[in-house]
Amino acid sequence: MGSIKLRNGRRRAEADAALDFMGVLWAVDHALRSTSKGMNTRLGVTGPQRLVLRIVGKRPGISAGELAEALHVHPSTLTGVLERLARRKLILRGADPGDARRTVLNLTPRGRDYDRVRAGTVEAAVLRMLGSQQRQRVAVAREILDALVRELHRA
Amino acid sequence: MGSIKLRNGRRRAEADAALDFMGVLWAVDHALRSTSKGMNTRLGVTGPQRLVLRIVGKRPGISAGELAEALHVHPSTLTGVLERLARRKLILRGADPGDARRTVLNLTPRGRDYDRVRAGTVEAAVLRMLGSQQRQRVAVAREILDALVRELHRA
DNA sequence: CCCATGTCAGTATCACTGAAATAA
DNA sequence: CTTATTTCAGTGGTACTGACATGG
Repeated sequence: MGSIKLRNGRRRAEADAALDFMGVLWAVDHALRSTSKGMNTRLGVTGPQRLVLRIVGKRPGISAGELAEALHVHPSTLTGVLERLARRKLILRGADPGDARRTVLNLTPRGRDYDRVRAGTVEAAVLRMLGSQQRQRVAVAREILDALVRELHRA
Repeated sequence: MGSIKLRNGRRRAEADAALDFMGVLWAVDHALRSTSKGMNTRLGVTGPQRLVLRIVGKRPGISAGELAEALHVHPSTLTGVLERLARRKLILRGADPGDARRTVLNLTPRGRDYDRVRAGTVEAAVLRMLGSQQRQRVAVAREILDALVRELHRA
């Protein structure tokens, strides 16, 4: 009896810890989304869009498929994102000379303006957070999040 | 000159660390969304919807506004979520006897079926992650994420 | 009359599935 | 002909702003 009670109590404590952690996760999710929306209003690009500009800035000529893989999204998802960026003349979509199926991506001069840290972006907030926290602690958080992603993918 | 070079090198290292951490954040975001989508297909509720069921299960009779606050979302966002849950007969929306402006929420018997851990949910993945990590490390991750949310809200 | 609560209308991004077009 | 790459069409969930109805 006592051991059953203990086990049940422990299980409930674990469940509470899980719900608690989920609350933090959704808080991060919402804060990211909210910041992204504000970025779109103030800067003209969302968080994911800006991350695309950052990656294309680091790897000019990257193909759409490679970019989709780097972002962990389906290629068809990227199509819409790229369309919005192209409409705002921030990226150029060209054909790969060696393989005409591929689309290669490059920043326009206007797009390069976004390829640096700017106030009000997710990146600016992350930089402030990094500046206020010990490196070792950030590394731990990173490992925990990596473990979570692995478990989410397993299911 | 030397110091300028050093400062620039350091700044770039910090920028790389920020982009690196952002990659993890978006990976978590995508994994959450992807799991949520899969839950909707297999279980009939999304991640946020199930979290609503969990919270209403813990606090029967909670008002829509209180719930919106707990979830960090705008009341108008919750309207749609609640509408989908009510359409599937998982929650009941009633009028508060003491204040007819308020909507009070309760689970239906079917809704209660979702108010426990189920395979394939975000919660199940979080539980597995928690089981494989030391408590202290999880606490550190939680603090780092809290700090990030604060910085995101500041901007 | 003024404030609070919640819903509604409209808009936008993201993300997928499945099919199609084009090229290797 | 088969495979790879990307786009297109359609669908659905989330989330906001701003307006509105209703009640305190």
